[in-house]
Amino acid sequence: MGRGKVQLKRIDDKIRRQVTFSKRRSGLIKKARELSVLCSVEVGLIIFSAKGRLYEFCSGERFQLVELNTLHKEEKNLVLFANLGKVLERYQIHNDEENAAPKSGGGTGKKNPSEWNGLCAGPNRSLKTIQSELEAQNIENLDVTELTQLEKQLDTLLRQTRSRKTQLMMDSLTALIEKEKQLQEEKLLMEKEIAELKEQKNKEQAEEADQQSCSANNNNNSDDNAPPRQTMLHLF
Amino acid sequence: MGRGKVQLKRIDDKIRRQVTFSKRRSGLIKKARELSVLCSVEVGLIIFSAKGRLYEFCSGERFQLVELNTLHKEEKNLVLFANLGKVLERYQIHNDEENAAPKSGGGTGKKNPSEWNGLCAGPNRSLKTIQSELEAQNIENLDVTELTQLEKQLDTLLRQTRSRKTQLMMDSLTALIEKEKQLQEEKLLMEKEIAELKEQKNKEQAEEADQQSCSANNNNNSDDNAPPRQTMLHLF
DNA sequence: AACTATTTATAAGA
DNA sequence: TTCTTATAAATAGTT
Repeated sequence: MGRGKVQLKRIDDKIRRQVTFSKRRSGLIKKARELSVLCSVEVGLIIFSAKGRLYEFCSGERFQLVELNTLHKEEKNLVLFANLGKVLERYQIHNDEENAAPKSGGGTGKKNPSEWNGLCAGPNRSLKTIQSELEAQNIENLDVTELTQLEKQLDTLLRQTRSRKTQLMMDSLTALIEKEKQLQEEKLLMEKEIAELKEQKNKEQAEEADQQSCSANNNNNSDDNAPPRQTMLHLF
Repeated sequence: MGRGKVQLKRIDDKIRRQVTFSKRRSGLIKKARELSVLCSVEVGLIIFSAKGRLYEFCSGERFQLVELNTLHKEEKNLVLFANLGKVLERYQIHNDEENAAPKSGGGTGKKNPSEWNGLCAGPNRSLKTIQSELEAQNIENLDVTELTQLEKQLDTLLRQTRSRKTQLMMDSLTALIEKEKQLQEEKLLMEKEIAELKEQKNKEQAEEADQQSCSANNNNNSDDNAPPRQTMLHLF
C-alpha cells in the first residue's frame, strides 16, 4: 500500500527504515486495538525500536493480584495475558528503584526483596530520563565526563535488567520444580492405593477360592516403584 | 477496508465477529512480521481468542506453533514467557552489538550467527588463553591497543556466556514443561485404574450383599477428582 | 508533517 | 470454510 510494492526484507536506507518503522508501528498498534475491540479478545503487543525504545499495546485492564486468586483457570490465563505488557515495565520499574538508590555512598546496595516484585510504584523515570536526554542532546554533543556518567548509568540499568530477568526465570524454574515434586508425590500415593486395592482383591479372591476350595490364582503384581526421576537441570 | 466502513466497537453478531477475528488476526500477525523484518526490530504479539485459544508471533522463532498447540494452558504461559525472554535477550544482544560495533579498526565486527548460540567449541580455551596472557604479562604492562583487544575478547566471551546461560535456562524450562505434561498424563491413567478397581470392589461387595441378603453398607467413596492444581506462575 | 498514488486488507456476498 | 470482489485503509515515495 503505497507508491511502490514492498519487498519483505530489511530496508537498507536508515532514514527510510526509520520512517517506515514509525508509520507501520502506529498502524500495527491501531490494528491490534481494533482487533481487541471489534472481536472482544485479548491482545498484547510489544515492539522494541532499534534504539531500545519500547512501544506496547495491551488490551487488558490492570488486575490486582488479590483478585487473581478469586478467579478460575480460564480467567487466570486471560489475566496473566492482560498483564503481559507488565513484564517489561517491571524490568524498568526495578531499574528505577535501583537507580534511585545512591551509588557513591556506602549504601546497603541490596534492596528489600519484597520490593523486588515490581509491585512498587513509580514507572520508568530513570530510563525515560536517559532516553530523552539522549534524544534531546545528541550523543555527539556530550563530553567525556558526561559520557562516562551516562555509561555508568546504562551499565547499571543493564545489569539490573539482567538480574531481574534471571530472577524471573529462576522463579519459573522453582515453581515448575516444586510442581514436579508434588506430582511425583501424588503419583506415589496413587501407586500405593492401587497396590492396596489389588491386594484386597486378591485376598477376597483367595477367600472365595478357600470357601469353594478351588484354584488360587496369585496375581503377582510387579509394582515398579522406581524412585522419582529428577529432572535434569543444566543450569550450573 | 471492505464493503462497509467499520465502527470501532464490539461486533454483536457472533458469526461476523468470529469471521472478522479470523481475518484480522492473520492480518495483524502478518503485519507484525513485516514490521519486524522491514525495520529489523523485535516484535512480540499474542492473541487470545474468546475461547482461550492462543495465537502468537514473536520475531525470532524459537517454538513452532505446532508444538505450542500440544501444550496445556499453564505451559503456554511459560512458553510465552520464554519467548518474551527471547525478545529481551535479543534486545540486549542487539545493544551489545551496537556498542561493540567497530569504532576505529575495520574488523568484521559481526559474528557468524551460528557461533552465537554458545554451542561453539571451547569457550574455555579462549578464556584460558586470556588468563594465561594476563598472568604472564601483568596487565600493567599492556598498552592501549592490547588492552582494547583484550577488552573486546572479554566482551565477546561475556556475551557468549550470557547467551549460553539463557539458552540453558530455556532448555530447562522446556524440559520441565514436558516432564510436567507427562506426569499429568500418568496421573490421569492411574486415576482411571483406581476408579476401575474401586468399581470392581463395589460390585463384588454388592454381589456378596446380595447373596447374604443382609445390611447394605454403601461406602460412599468421595473420589477427590480435583482437577490438576494450577502451577503458581510468578511470571508476570 | 502533509500529500497522493498505489498497494493491501478486509467486509460482505457467494 | 474458502473464494471473490468492491471498497476502505494503510502506507511508500514525494513535497
